[in-house]
Amino acid sequence: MGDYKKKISLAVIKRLPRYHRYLGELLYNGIARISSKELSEKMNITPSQMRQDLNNFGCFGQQGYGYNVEYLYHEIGKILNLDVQHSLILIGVGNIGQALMNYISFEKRGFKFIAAFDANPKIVGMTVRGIKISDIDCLEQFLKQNDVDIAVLALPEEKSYEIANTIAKHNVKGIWNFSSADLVGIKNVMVENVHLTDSLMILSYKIGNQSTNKEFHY
Amino acid sequence: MGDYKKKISLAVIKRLPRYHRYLGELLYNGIARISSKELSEKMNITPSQMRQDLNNFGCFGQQGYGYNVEYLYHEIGKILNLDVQHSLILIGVGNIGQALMNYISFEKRGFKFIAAFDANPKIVGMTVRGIKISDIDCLEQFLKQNDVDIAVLALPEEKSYEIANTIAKHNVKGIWNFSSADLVGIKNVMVENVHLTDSLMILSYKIGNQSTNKEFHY
DNA sequence: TAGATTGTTAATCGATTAACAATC
DNA sequence: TAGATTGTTAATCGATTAACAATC
Repeated sequence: MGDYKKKISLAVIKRLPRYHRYLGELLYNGIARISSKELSEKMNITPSQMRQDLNNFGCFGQQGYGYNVEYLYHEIGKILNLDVQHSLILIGVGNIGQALMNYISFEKRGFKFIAAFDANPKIVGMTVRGIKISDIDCLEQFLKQNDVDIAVLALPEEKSYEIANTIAKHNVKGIWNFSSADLVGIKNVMVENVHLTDSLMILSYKIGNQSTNKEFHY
Repeated sequence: MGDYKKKISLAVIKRLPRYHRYLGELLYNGIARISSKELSEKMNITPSQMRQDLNNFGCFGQQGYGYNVEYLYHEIGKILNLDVQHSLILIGVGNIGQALMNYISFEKRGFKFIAAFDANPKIVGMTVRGIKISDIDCLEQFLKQNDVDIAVLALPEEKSYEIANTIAKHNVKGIWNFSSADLVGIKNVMVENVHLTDSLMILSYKIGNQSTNKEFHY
């Protein structure tokens, strides 16, 4: 009662980072205000969609003026929880895993790796960006003693469900999953899948049907 | 006339790799047949959706029986053009780029890197998985002399549009884009964006709204 | 044959777009 | 003030789900 929150559709949520990116660009270029008409043209969407999307979360504009770029940028940032720090652990320190650890722009945005785990004895003990890789057997112990917001899974499909279930037993809030497992049915943890092979297959479809499929790629 | 092809929605296309993955798993486990009811339960979708999706492309099932796993797997593979080889080049040999080159399962599926380019003189000349990194200045020459199906862009946003436009002038069919630029308006080339930062932000949103957002993550 | 399950049409639901009164 | 542009309601469009005749 009173506490009712309108359900926001996933379609809307998926567009938020994109608004944030375009606004960041405008901000960087010193542009102070923008109308839904202008921004939506740049983004190749309709002004209606942009205004509808934003009005799910509040009234950020002003009639006759448009939107203040800096204000809207920060408001969307807050909606996306970018105003808080997130602690990350990596599980599976292969090529992709190491690349993610080394990707500095995550840290700039407040996503900070605090530990990494692997099963391979050749990898355990290595140091990547100042973090010493631990044995996967130490994972549960670590989860008990530390606050972990997000576990990044970059390991073979076979191991993913087992590890995901271990993680779900502790207080981890989200799994950023790069394995090809879908992690359907993992409870108490939010899952975001990055299926690179799926993405490549979608491109493969598109290039094979190029003449009949000229639509925008979102 | 007669040549009319029904427009397939992007929503459907995006689900195809997932069907393919689940069927591959069944095939691997020696399961010969499956009904839309069974498979859709595993995948957490409705049987109607699965049948509707497939019937965009043909009639692959049999009343009273269901679908032959191996047959359907291969048919979806063909729809996704997985029955042909694709030549790839990498542009931007940083952490992510190298990880992609080293990711063997792409090659297993017929996606083969044939060259890689970078602007950094420290990286040019290095060898990754048997491929010697070339200077970015040699890119256009290379495109003229070789058939490239897909260019994988893993470079800073600032350079992306310029490189994408260069690519678009030649006969490259698709761009698999890991830069944070959207590549809106690049002509004659299909674009598939992998925005890792966007994906992480979506997870950040989800974990901040966990109690009100328990839906499935597709 | 009887039971199962498809392919497909029709109904529903949700998301996008259009329109416009409110107002800066 | 007049012009611009929002927030929001209504209309449209498309995607998902339900239902069922066809048929293996």
